[in-house]
Amino acid sequence: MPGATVNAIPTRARILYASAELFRRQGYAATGLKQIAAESEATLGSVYHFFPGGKQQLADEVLRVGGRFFLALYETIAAGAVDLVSAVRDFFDGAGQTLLATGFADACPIATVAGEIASTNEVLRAAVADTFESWLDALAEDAVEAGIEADRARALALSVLALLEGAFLLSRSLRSLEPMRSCADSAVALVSAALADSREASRR
Amino acid sequence: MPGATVNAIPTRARILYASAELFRRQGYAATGLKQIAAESEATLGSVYHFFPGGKQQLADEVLRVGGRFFLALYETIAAGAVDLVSAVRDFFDGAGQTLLATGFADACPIATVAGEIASTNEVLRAAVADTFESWLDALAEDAVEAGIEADRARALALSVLALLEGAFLLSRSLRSLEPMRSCADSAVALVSAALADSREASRR
DNA sequence: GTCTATAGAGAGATAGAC
DNA sequence: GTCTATCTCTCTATAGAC
Repeated sequence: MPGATVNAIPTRARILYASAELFRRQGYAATGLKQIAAESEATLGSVYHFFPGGKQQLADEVLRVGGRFFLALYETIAAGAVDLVSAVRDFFDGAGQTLLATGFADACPIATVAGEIASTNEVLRAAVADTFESWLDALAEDAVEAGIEADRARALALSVLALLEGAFLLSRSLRSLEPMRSCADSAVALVSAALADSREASRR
Repeated sequence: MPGATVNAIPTRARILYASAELFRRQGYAATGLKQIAAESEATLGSVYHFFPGGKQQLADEVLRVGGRFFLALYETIAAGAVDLVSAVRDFFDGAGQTLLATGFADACPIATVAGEIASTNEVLRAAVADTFESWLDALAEDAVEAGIEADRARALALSVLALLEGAFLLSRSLRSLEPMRSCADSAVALVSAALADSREASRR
């Protein structure tokens, strides 16, 4: 392929990446398609070429792709951890490091948009709900594998994810890692308590 | 005062109230001043008459006033509860009831805006941070009065508030009270554990 | 696939009559 | 204090040349 620029990032991917960054930082309504085009070094025409459904289609895809990426990040960290407690601890630690490295800008890939559109855009709310459920399934599955009963595992997953989302919002708002650190401790405590209960139950 | 309409709600208050409702449901960027004027049955001129600083000044005031109202709600509930565990339980229950009664629209009065502007509007971020801190102070103060040591009380307050904020986001997104219920249980568990630890420490 | 130009609607903000 | 008219800007979306 003479003259071809090898490994150049395709336009569609650049648009998705830039959109993901802008949506998570500024939200859906505050981010314009022109800003996305500029940030991704594409033209408005290209944005509509790849996403004929306009802003909503673009956001739908950003939420789902970003959600899968975040899930993969959790699974990678969990695979490298010795147990569920370490996995949760490591994930919260990584979230805190990312917050610090980005000036408290990059937190959850979907939370900012989720809050905005939950009551006003059913298409995007469904994308958010599907994504949250996929995370909850992964967390609960790991909890079940660690010996926690299924209902308890689901409740635990909900609380751990809520702690993470709440910590993201508080740490971004207060510009401090203190909320993330306290919530990491609490998430670890909840997981530990659930594990202790399951061990006690199996002893009977 | 012949002919005076007694107890008519003043225009300024109507604007604040309508803004609070729209901002918390749709966010800052998605809510227009014309929509606020229409919803509050005022004119655009009146909005700028009372809030010459425009949209940002209006939002700043909405965040602070809404935050004080939410704090007062907590304090009322806490005053009527027999202990800290009941206070937390009752507050989460009330939050769930409001979510259900409003079709999962009315959650935290500041969270939606907080997520949007944390990285882009320093004035509003400061209003959000001040408000969160006032809630954390109230919660931690009650924890200290219940016998929990100050540092632990602060960490507990951060986790309980994060659980509440995370539960709001998840319940709105999934359109289910399940996250709110699980997070209520976890918040109660965290408070109970802190109280048990403080009793054990004072016994030594 | 990429790019420019532009339509049409709506935004925030202002001026000035009443 | 209230209201209308309007300025200017930006938004989403589309059309069509290349």
